[in-house]
Amino acid sequence: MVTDTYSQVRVRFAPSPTGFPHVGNIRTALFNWLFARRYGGIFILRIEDTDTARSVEGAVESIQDGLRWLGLDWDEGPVFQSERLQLYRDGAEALVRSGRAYHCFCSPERLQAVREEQTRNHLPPRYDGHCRELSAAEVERRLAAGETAVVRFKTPLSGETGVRDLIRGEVVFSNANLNDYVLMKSDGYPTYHLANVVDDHDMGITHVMRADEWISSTPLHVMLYDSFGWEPPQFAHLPMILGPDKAKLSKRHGATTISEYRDQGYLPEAMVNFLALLGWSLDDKTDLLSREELVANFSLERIGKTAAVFNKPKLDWMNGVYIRALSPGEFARRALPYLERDLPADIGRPLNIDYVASVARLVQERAKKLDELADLCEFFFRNELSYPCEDLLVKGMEAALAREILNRVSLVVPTEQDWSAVSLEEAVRPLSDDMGVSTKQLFGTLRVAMTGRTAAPPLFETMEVLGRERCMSRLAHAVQLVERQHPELASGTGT
RNA sequence: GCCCUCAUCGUCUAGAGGCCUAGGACGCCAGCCUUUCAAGCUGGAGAUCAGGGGUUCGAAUCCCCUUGGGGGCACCA
Repeated sequence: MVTDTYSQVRVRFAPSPTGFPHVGNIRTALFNWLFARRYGGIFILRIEDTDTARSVEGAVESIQDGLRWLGLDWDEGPVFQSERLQLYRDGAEALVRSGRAYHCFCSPERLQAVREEQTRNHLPPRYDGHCRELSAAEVERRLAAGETAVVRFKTPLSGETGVRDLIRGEVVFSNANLNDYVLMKSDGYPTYHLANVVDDHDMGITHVMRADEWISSTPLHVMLYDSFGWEPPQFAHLPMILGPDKAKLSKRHGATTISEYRDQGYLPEAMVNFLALLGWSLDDKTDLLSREELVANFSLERIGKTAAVFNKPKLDWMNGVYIRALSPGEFARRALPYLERDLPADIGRPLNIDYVASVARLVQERAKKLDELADLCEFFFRNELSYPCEDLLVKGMEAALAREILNRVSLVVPTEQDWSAVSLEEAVRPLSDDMGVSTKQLFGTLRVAMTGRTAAPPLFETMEVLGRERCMSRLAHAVQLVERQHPELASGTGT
């Protein structure tokens, strides 16, 4: 049984609170979560807040909100690295003691100058090893004198470091191309590399699943595990998610922050399904998978290697599929907050949930996103409709005919007690033959009078929901509109 | 500039030597349904598998080169 090979699975999602999570981050979280759930493992949330300068207010909350929204529950955490500083300091110290790391006193200015020189000479920008061989005595003296220092990893000058990646296979880096990376910053905080490795080991992480952009720093991590004498976890570098221009996802691609998708009315289950398919696939024909099916089938073997462009039209389609699959009651429940938010302010609040439910039924299969709802059904909530008179004149009909249609309809329409879509249709449809008018024209004119638009939900069901009183007043209003626009009708030719 | 990496329809992808005259999905186009819009159904266009060399009886699938894309090269993660 597969479960046995992975019985100890412990994975983590480790974002840094330097901004709000975007779909790329969340996709990484999702894969980790799916992997944990698939093999009965533990999913941990760890906040990598070691950059005091770049940390953003509210970021931690928005990360948690995003995960909760999508139902990606974590078993441990959030663990904050800022609360574990001693652990990293001890680690750095141990490395210095064992000669795998050293103190560096170079000023930012000097480093800058070195880098510029290297760039000028078309050399890769790297630390030049200025402090690499300082004597222990000198280091001690300068430290005692209060000089600020960082701790750098003493990367071997020769040899190679191999990274075994579950998705990429073996990736080899030659040490000469690697840098003497900073492990501890002068402010006493660890860099990502140190904190990440120390924590992954300390927390017993078995699989590191992260975006592909990290692979080039993985040899350092491998060397760190080795220097500490620790067994490294398994690595799986996930293909990146790109914007439509095939560049790394960023703000300029528009909506990328996960909360924006919620605000626009994407369903979490659709989002999960869609994101899962960015870099992973089940087979050659399945693209609709429930959360349970995803969990049951997820596997590292079926993660691809190629970066994926975030393809919004497909997300929209998929969201529509999920919207239509909702029970009417559930749809109404989910639609309500969006209508409360998006309907014009002059429409009274709170909205009546029963009325919303009857309206929602009619627009459910017409929306791809919940934020389209207000526009789709605003006319259900208004008293006064406003639309151009010409819209009543379907297919170039005479104003007189439009007026006649409107008047005749108001005469045949059923009573309050009998007000239903079925009886409405029974009463109105015969008018088509009686008047020698096509149903297209008859219903078209009526539709505009009832909804103020040329495209709307089914006419009679709409009228049923609107109710007799509202329909009668809309008919009257439409007649008025025609007569006002066409004074020539005034001479009493009305029916 | 240096290092790593990827490469199948516009996009997401299936494909792990013969099942491929390359399959599915989105999008697009057409038709059907129909009182409009959707939804649904049916059909269609769309990839000489980046290009070039090999290996093999046989390659989208293996190897090499080229080209193109992406990522990385901070006291940021």
